Amino acid sequence: MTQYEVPTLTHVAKLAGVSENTVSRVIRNKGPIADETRSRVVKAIDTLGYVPNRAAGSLASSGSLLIGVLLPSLSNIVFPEVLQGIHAALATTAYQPMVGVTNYDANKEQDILSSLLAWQPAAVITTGFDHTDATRRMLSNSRVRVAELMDIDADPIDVAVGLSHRQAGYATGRHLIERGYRRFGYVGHDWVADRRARLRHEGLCQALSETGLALLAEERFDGPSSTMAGRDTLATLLAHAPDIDAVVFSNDDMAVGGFFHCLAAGIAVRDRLALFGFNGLDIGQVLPMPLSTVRSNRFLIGKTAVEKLLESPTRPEERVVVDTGFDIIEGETA
Amino acid sequence: MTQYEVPTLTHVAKLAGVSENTVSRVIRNKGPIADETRSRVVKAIDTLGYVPNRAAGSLASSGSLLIGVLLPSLSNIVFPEVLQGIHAALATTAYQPMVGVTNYDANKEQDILSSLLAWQPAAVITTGFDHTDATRRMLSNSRVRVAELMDIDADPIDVAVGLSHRQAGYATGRHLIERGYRRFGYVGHDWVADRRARLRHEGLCQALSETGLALLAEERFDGPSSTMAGRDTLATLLAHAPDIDAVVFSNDDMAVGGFFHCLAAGIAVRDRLALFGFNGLDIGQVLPMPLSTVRSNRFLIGKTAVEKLLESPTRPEERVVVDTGFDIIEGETA
DNA sequence: GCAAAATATGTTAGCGCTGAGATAACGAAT
DNA sequence: ATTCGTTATCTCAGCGCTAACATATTTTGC
Repeated sequence: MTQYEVPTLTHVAKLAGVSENTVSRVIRNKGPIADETRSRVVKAIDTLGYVPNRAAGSLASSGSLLIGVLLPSLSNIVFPEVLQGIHAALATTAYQPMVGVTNYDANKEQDILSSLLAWQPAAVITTGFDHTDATRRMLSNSRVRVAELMDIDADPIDVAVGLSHRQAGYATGRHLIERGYRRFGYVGHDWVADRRARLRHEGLCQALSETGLALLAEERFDGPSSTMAGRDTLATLLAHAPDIDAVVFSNDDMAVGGFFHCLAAGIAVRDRLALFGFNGLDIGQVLPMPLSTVRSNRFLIGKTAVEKLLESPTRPEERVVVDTGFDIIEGETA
Repeated sequence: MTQYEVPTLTHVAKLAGVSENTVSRVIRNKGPIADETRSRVVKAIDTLGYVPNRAAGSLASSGSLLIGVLLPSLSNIVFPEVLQGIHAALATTAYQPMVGVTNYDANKEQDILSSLLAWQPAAVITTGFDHTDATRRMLSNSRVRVAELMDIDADPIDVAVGLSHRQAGYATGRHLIERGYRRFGYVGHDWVADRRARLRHEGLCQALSETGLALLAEERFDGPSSTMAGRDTLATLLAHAPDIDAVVFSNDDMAVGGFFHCLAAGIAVRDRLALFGFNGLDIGQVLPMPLSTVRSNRFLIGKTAVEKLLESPTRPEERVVVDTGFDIIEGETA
């Protein structure tokens, strides 16, 4: 081996004076190996600084230790948190995640998926149920395990892990009604791309209508959710409907923005206007008044998905739905 | 091909009536191909739903279209933002990122790096200069390109992209001095793991001492930075040193927490106590008073790193340092 | 009209590893 | 002594693809 050649199994085998296959078995802890042989091989590996070539391994064994992960975005803190859960669950395994970002675009998801599948991953983790037909077909045809995250309000391809956003919206409505609020407004963001926000909205409306109530005003920002959008959109909403007593936001980012608007405009939060979010982000809980919201266990969703997927290398007969639930965080803003 | 067999180059070649190599050349757009042949091959690919096996490709060509990315954490929004920049720059290429999270642990970084190198990535992007000797050796021995992000206050292995944190700290000090503040406090987080926060602190102290000033009080939270930590730690600082007129925080998360403390405690921000952060996060800019801080272009850092790395497949003779700079954001809190 | 160049395609030998089966060495059971 | 089972190791084909080279086939220049 010259100085600049990368060592391979062959080099290790030669140095240890055994066959390549024996080295391979030592590395993978497979089959019986005499202690003496093992230590000789391990020493050779160390000496050469050998790192196995996984491309070769994956080719030979037709299967890799990769998990494909498709996330809609990284700018919404929610998804990095899911990713953290995924990483945490993978940390004790030999699997590696391979992350793609779709920007909420089903066609881009399809493209990235096909690049991911080219690596023969053991499983694919994706978000929600909005896939193109081609995506669905690719996932069905390849025999990889598939987890669809965040949402459980539809039938999964294989495993779904998340919470019922409709129920979360409903619970929000009930909570506010029980607290005595009656004149409701809604501040949202562009939900063409965000099915889950729409589901929460539906659940909310259902809770209201069951009590003979309805949203008196509604304002949706035409773009992704952000604190700034929440601040400005609440201002617009109040300009149109100054007499509402509670505002439900599409999520915490928007709600925190709403809180800042109230602060700047001198509106007494809760007493004059209740604010309610969704997600239970840290930032909402450190406001001078902790935000009333719904906790969606993002880390748990990521972690659970990995655990479910690794339970079995093949798809079970029955589709699996794991409800990671949600909790109302009472806070002080509603 | 039976129904459940995954199609390979061979299947495509047979169906199109050409050699495997021709199919391969069509896929990779390499070498001359007659239009008629190309369309026949493309049609066969579509018909079969063929997806190339990258493990095989990477093995045969000894080089993959992968970029290894090592980030210290995902809970600090800063790193997802860097990752966004990386993704953005990769979006127009055939490269895929493969992300590992080190939890600010150099040994974990070393482990993950060796798993990453097993995939023969074209390049590795990592954070900062704190690596183990073994990590450094692996990176030097493998001929992959290496980018070290965020920081440019040391000598890189190959490329460094980031900003001078010492200068940023210095600029912070100068700015506050020019604004007339004289009685300085500092609120930080655990910087054993955060070399860059320490460098900013050094720069700040230097600016102060050049003007015959010094930090009158300093309080460091023993843990990672967070809004809550910032709020509580500022409270502690002020209990010890009630007479300071400006506080520099280790970053925006901490500073936003500090702002909330002032809000709750009725302290007049800026007039009674100036607040200054670092990073220029969105959350700081939507506070009722926009946070005075330093913008660190995270997205640009990620994007630039990828661009630099893809300029050439081999390491240039000269180490490259790219300064993505920083700007003072004046804000209203200092 | 013919050599040289340009274009289009085929042939072949691996890349580094793993799986299946073969082989060897040795003790225990018949 | 022979058979059997166990343990430890080896041999070898081949995963799906690409690089290098070989082989047509066409075009171009003179």
